[in-house]
Amino acid sequence: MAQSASRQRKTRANGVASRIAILDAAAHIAGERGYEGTSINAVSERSGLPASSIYWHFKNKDELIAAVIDRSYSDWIEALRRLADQDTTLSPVEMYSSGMRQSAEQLIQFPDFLRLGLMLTLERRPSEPTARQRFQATRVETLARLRRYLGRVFESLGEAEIEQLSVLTLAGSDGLFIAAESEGIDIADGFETLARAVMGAAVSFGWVHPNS
Amino acid sequence: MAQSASRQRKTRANGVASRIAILDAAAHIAGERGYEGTSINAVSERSGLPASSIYWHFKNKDELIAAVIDRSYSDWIEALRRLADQDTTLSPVEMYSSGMRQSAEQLIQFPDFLRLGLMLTLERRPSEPTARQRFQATRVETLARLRRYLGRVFESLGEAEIEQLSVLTLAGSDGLFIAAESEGIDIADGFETLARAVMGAAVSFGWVHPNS
DNA sequence: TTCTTACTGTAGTAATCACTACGGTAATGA
DNA sequence: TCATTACCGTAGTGATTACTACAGTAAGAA
Repeated sequence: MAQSASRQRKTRANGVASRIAILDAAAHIAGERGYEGTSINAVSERSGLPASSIYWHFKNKDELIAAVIDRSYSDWIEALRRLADQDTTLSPVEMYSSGMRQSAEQLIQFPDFLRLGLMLTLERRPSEPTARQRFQATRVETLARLRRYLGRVFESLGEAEIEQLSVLTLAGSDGLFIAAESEGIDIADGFETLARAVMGAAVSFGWVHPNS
Repeated sequence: MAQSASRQRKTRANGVASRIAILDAAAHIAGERGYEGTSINAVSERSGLPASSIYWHFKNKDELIAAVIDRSYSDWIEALRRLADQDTTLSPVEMYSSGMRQSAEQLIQFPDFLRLGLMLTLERRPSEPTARQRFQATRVETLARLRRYLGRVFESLGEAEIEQLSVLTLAGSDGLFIAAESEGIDIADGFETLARAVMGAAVSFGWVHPNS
């Protein structure tokens, strides 16, 4: 039919640009309206390309949204990595605070990814979209990342406590994002309190803060 | 046209039952598929009533979903109130812990309300649905409720700190709900850690735990 | 030049969407 | 008994949905 992206042949410049334009349009619309709310027609109009082009680049709507998730996540990870490379001289606790602050800023700048992801997570449709599975995969990875991170910060704690703190950090981050979207709270303040709360929980788990 | 629910006349028994059946069906479907995903046809099939009946009871889809939010919220509040009436002999801190546990149980038993509400919150459509505004109103009320509650538990803290803790509690609750839906974490454990974390943050704000 | 591949444009498909026009029916108040 | 009201059933409306068939065009390979 119309598959096989690029075999040996050199890619056409126009084609690559079109693919990006389609993904940009789809990411923006899906980030605002969710899976069902993203119509091919709307993506077509926003990208300036006909529906047939969208279906040439992507098998169907399901794979289009999945591709949006994939690209957004890799962009996200790369941005975080760039930020992390900057400060290597910090102590674990300082790293934790600055890491939280950076995540908050990241969320403010690119809200579409998490918004779409959370919408996909909440929806329960009979045939689960590929995009939802992809986002779930990014969550598992993020949680693993957090466990490693918190394991280094709260060295004396056991695995179960680290797990609890990781889950709470991710949950708090999601919740604060939603609060910022709806109640318009200051997300930077929220993340600061979250960091303080997680540290407080760690202390009550038996962790001793290095500065005391 | 077809408005004016009940003027002076006695309500017809069948009509009341139908209205409930429609709301039940709509609540279930909207709780799983969101605003766009809830089709009148699906509500019609699930409730066993034709579309014309739905449009007799509700002006349009927008008001139907709004009515779903209204009813779910009042059910929610009533259930919470019934629980709160049971234990009046507890200390504020005990009340807080037990309140958190009860909220967690409430979320497990009736997940449709919060799931729909969060989906509505995240969505950004050109013409904001009435249901979204209604849910936002419940959020404002919940936050006020939390402020009063935490103000009593952490008596020595100032308004700004209480505000931060309230926002964090709500955000943590939302986030844990999402985590339970997607990663399948134990929500009771999560709420216990959340309570511990909020108390930890309160301590770091200068609050002194009564049991120490 | 000619053939192949990569992509775009036009014009459709059947299905589903929210919503309505309207007649039928049964219970109620007078 | 009779008109009124409350609600249900049938059968549609035009718009929008995801998706496709297919011809056209332009670039690179031979």
